[in-house]
Amino acid sequence: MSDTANTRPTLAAVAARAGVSASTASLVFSGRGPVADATRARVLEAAAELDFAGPDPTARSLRRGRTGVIGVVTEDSLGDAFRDPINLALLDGLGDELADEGYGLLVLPWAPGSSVDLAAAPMDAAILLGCSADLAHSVEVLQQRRIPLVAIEAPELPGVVPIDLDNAEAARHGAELLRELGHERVALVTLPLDVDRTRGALTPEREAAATAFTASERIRGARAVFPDAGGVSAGGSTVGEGYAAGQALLQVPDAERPTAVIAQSDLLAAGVIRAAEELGIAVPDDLSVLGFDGIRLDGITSHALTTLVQPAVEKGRAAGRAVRAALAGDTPDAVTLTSELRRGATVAAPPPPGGQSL
Amino acid sequence: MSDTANTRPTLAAVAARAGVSASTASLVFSGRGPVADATRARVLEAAAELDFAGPDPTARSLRRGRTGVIGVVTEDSLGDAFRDPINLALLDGLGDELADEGYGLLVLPWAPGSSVDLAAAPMDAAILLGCSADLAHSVEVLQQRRIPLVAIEAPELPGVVPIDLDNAEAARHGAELLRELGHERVALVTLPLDVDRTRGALTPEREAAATAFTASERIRGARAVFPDAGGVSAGGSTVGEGYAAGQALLQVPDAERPTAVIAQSDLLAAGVIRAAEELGIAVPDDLSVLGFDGIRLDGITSHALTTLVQPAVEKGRAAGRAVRAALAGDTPDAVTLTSELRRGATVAAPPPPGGQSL
DNA sequence: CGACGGTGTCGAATCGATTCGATCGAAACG
DNA sequence: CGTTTCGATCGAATCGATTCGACACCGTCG
Repeated sequence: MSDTANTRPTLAAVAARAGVSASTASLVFSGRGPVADATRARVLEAAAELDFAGPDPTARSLRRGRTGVIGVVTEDSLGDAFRDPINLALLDGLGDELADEGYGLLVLPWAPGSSVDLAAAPMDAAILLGCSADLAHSVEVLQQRRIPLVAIEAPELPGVVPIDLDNAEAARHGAELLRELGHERVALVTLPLDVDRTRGALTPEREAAATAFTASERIRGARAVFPDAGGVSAGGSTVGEGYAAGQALLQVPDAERPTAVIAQSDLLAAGVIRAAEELGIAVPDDLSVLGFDGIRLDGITSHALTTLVQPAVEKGRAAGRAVRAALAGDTPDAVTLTSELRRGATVAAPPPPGGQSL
Repeated sequence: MSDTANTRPTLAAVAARAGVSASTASLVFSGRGPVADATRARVLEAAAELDFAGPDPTARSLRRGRTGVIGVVTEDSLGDAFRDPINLALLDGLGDELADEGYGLLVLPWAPGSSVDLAAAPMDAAILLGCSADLAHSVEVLQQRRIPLVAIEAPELPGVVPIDLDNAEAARHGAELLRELGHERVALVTLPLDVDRTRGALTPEREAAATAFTASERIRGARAVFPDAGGVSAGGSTVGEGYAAGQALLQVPDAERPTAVIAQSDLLAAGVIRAAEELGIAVPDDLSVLGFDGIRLDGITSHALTTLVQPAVEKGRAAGRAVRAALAGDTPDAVTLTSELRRGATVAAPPPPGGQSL
């Protein structure tokens, strides 16, 4: 065995061993051209003898101009990005449309100053996920690459296909339900306002400085109905954060306490409910809680949450389809998906003024 | 502008415009060789004028022999793989070691018959995650590629660097605690036994056919103490599955009901606890529940779970380090991490025989 | 029997960079 | 002033495939 040590065999080596030209060997592996059965067999046999795994992906990509990789750019850490059930559902949808077509998903946690180089990552297209206003930064370098860009719930940007949700409209719809029931003191529990994810009371300054698109839109929708609603921003979309927010909002004199909370995610809503229960505040009799997302809450809360159900899986599918269309040379349409109010059992009329529950 | 339509400019074009050779332009972008400041400026200016994003990743990869991409192969669907908090923690650890070094993570949901082609995905190394015995399949094709392979909690395979957890030992340790407290009727709630994830009672046949390594190891550890322990296998590591398993195990005549449940994950344990509470079975007085993982359960259960805490983030870091070492030409050592028993408040002595709780 | 169509194979060009060794001019040195 | 040295630049080879057009061969049809 004077064979080259443990280095990967090349297609050329296989071809040589099979006694054919490299072009023919290539035909065998790509299945594009007509190859005589005998020849094919000989090539495959040579490949097996050399333990050849198939053409080098990098070389193939260079020549073909396609890598088979779709980038998923997120501004969160790897773990955080997937800690949100909505993103997981989205991933499921993406998988339906992309992984099943043989595409791989390259996850790129990008933050200003991160060492991830969006210019150097091999990919055929990119999906911008959970992105904030800093998006513009990353979009610039990605656009230079002339690859299709799809953004999930992001501010409009030229050349980027938006996959949107009717965040403001849905939030307004939910808020209207509360107003119709008679609520007046309503508090918001929002998603993080920016990449810092600092938890804290909503102030005009903080809201103005917010870079998170989804949170801002949902605030906007709620304020269309309750212009003066205050609240707190959470540090993430988790039950724990909702619980903390709930405590902050509910541990106040009864007269000041909101009669309804509009949470910007179901997990936050579940946390608020838990906080309420611990404080002896009955849901929905003393406090109405409205969620957003429509995820399954098995085992997290036994309440049937009233919430705005968003088509999260479909969002992923739409993004996947948009990517595929763009890659096929078409110009994908912008998509706006709509959320639907689901009446659960956590929203009711406010308690009579001055009245005590029980 | 007779410039080429909208096609990506090449390094050669930039070089030509700057009046230098391609090699020099390359030096500018890679920063490897000495370049006069004036020249560098000229090249960068030319690049800006052409809206050049930097050297083509594919071509660079081909020449350099590195893609900057690490594959993460899982046998679950995209969403499912990340629905497990343990995997998320692992991802955090991986991110620490890899994303921070500029590597991207290419997620490849691979199942027999899937359209994802492990032979064609561009990557420098692969991490096998949550893999079963079907692993051998994927390992074969990956090994032909001569790339470093790291497997998380998988059966030993030649040429694959194992990052392991003391699953059996830890489970045994937990079981011993229960025995010391006097438990005799103990039931298991296991992770899925195979890729089918069918929920159902444990039978010798099903256990023998199990392909999931982690589940099998933890069963083995528990059986070392309670050789006859029965139980059910869950369809996933979720509260909902635990709840279902709990109902199956606890809705039986008191005399047959187990006094302790060994759950193979904290989420399963939380589900079991919820089922117990609904049935009026007090934890830990009537039923002890032992978990595994040591994840945060804020908002999922208010019990302080007694559990085996595994260093999940460290697992990811170890995997990341192993990959980096292998890529640097070293031979990474196998790693076995150890779990630690955390005494919470969900395990106690069994109720006196025949006794009724309050 | 010659033109034709189809199949199977091959050679050469190409994808877009990186890198090694050579070259050249200028500064430093004896 | 000749030589050495170093910094800057360039040419050419290379990475490993894919693809296009050319070509040879064979059977068929007119």
